[in-house]
Amino acid sequence: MRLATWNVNSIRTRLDHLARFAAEADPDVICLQEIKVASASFPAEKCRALGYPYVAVHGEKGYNGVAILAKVPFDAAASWSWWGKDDARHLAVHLPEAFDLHVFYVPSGGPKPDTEANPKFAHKLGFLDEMIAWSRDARVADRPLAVVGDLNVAPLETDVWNHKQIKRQVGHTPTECQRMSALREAGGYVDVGRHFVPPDWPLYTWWGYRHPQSYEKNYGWRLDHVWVTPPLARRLRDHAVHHRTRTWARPSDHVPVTVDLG
DNA sequence: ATGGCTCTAACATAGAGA
Repeated sequence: MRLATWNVNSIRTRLDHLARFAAEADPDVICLQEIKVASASFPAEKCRALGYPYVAVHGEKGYNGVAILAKVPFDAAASWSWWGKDDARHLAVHLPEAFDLHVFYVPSGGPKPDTEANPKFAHKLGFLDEMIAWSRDARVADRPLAVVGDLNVAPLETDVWNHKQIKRQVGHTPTECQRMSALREAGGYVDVGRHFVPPDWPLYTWWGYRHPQSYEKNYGWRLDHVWVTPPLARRLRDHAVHHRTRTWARPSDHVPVTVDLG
């Protein structure tokens, strides 16, 4: 089966891109982040028309929001509050191929990596700490499970285009990178991107809008991740970053990542 | 030090992204 994750930055603006990506990559399951729409207004019928009859949505008007589209039925869609906030940043389902799938949209963290001056950074660190505690306390490492989505941290030096410059910026600071290591250890997760691409190779999934021609200059960051526990890692077959979507007209700043499981 | 640019809500700009 092929699993995809994509921060689309508004599902309504990106429906044509979703259709093209679905046709070209043909994933069995697509996890979306930043749908920016309330659950009741999610274009579920249009997604069904693309070949994904099974749709789960945790949306919110204007901000955040996650969704799962699947060709096969799943059970027990669930989501819960993280760091005491009702943001729509998490959604979980159980897939018939016998693993739990958790989609996350981790808070971006605001402009300054300072928990005193910037409450959004405190929110981000608190959110990551809860993911660490949950991964440990729920003993996720003992069963087949995937954590995917926009984790909003580029954990390795080769996950950003200029480590020396970016290590002072939110998304790549030492404290965030340390939490990503702690999270990986807490769940025993395999970082699938780095399972297939050696850690000394650059690997990016996001090119910002604000820098002119950031994609053409390859000013990228790896913010989008697929992590799997050891019982599921045995099934890993392939991985791809679909960077061409960033060249399409009016693109999301993030590109899709797909993982193939045997 | 600030703003690049894009999107939403809702009508002119302000907030959020990272």
